[in-house]
Amino acid sequence: MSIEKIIQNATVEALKTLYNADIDINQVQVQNTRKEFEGDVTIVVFPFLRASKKSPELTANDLGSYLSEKVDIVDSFNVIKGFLNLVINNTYWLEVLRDIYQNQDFGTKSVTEDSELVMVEYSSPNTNKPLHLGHIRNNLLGFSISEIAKANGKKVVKTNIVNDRGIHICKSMYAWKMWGNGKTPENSGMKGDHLVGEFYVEFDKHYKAEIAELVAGGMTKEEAENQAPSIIAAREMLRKWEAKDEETVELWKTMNGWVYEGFDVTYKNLGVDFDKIYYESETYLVGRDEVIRGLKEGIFSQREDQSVWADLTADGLDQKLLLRSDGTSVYMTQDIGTAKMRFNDYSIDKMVYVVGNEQNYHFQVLAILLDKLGFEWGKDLYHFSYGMVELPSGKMKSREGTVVDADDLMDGMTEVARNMSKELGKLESLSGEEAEKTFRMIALAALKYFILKVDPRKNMMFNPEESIDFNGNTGPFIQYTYARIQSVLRKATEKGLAMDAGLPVTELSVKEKDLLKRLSLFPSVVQEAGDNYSPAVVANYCYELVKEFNQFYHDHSILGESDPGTMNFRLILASSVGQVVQKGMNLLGIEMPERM
RNA sequence: GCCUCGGUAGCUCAGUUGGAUAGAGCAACUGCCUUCUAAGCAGUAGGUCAUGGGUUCGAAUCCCGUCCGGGGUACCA
Repeated sequence: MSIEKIIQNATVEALKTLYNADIDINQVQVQNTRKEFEGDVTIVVFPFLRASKKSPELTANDLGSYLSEKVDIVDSFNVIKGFLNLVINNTYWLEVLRDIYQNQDFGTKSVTEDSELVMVEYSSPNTNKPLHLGHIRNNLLGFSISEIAKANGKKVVKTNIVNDRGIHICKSMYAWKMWGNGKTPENSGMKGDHLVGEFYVEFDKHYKAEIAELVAGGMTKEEAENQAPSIIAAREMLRKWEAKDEETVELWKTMNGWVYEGFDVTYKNLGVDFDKIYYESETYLVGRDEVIRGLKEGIFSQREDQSVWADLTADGLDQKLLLRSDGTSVYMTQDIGTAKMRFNDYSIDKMVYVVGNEQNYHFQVLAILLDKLGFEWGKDLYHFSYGMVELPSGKMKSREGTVVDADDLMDGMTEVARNMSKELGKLESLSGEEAEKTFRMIALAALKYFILKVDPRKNMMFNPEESIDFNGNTGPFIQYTYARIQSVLRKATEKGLAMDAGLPVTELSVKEKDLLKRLSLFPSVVQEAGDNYSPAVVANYCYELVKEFNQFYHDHSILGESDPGTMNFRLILASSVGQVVQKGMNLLGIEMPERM
């Protein structure tokens, strides 16, 4: 039982005995005592004044006396204004440490047969351009909330829905056909996704020029946008693709193949993976069938031009298009089909979509549509809506080349990590290969931590010049602390020191106790992160934990300690911090180096 | 217009179901390596929590108004 629960229960009992009052357990606010006061946990007594009919001070004294007498982990208490500070005895804290040290699963729940199955959709790229910083946030969040869900005892299926069809792909295809001169990843040495993305930009360049020319010739902008030769050709390609024209399908397969090879490299470097991948080229027809079924059943309606619509005015929303007048499907149609296939494939208890907040409306509508179509899970879908990544120059736009490319960013940060390591004279004992692996690990930690430490719901600013930091509240700082701990533990092993989990009760210094208290919070952090879908909670906890450790490390010698019992305690404390930090950072997809 | 999310130190961000004197990092300045890794530790300085009201023992947090900003409101995704 957590300390909070112990104190809450005892307080409810105390109020009953002292004042014959029935107080709900949730009324008992137990918080960590602020550093400037003596004590470990604090009870706010204001909510009990009605029951006690006494001043805050007297009420707190009554309660404090009762608790220190009846609850064996409570040693003493003090009262400041309406706050009752309780001092918890060392026996309890050492018991906690013993548990952390010995229990490999400390803080996490294991998955069982009847665990809830959560499917997490994330990444969801288009196959016409490489991944950029915005996708990185998506991928990191998706991966991390999946890991956090697992730590909370859920079965997790990570899934990716690849948008591999549509007009945007045809634009790249058409541009390659026209101006590609047979360029391939092999003959150009270019990464496949970057190559295809180049032609997407190329298309836009020609398209814009054509529009300008047509407008100069007297056309309105709208007319020009619809009649430019490039766009007409791209549309024709899409039509051919849907008609399964052999040559078009062949080109589509080839170019998508290049993109997938490129994506695989990026995903691997980023350290994310998927259990099941869906392709929109396979799901959109399922969606179309569902919409047609809905039309037959009178859930949707058809207009004179043959387009199909859902009327959501009763739900306070608008009319929503589901099939175009030419019978082709839209984004919403595909998502209906994808959802249906997923629920056929798995017995999903919870469906989570990791998609940017620009699509809040889309998912609100999707939930209602799935519900109307009779899928009982529809309205329970969870849209994990995260904020945009902004640059100092504003929004990122692929077509205009104002994006921070994912591969470039990772490479660039690795370069910075390498230079900094060399400057500091670190890792000189490692082989080139091992050192290179560590540079990459550090760079990725910097990037991932920077992104995951902020509240996912909020927009965030990324300044390529300034955001690459390795000191202070950063991933590398946490890694550094971990490496320090491992270094101490290695030296302890070399000296033949065995760690004894017996832990006889000793005096604890302020720093030792603060660190131990922080460690004990890990399980509630994991749970809170799971409940709120927030990797940021874990990130901030890890930072506070290692910050606390560094203070302890600075003030106390571990291996230089003369008292064997104290040294043993400190070794176990350090080792436990290492374990918890590693576990926490792994929930963020961040690896810990043994040396750095 | 309507819907929606946000505004905390010069910058980037924390701040639990309302609790004590609002916290970190970066940037600036100052100390600490003969000692387990100085990618560290300690200190100085930096705030009208956008703004005006309200609710109460208590508001950055809850409610209403105003200002500013993001996103959405497509036969784009």
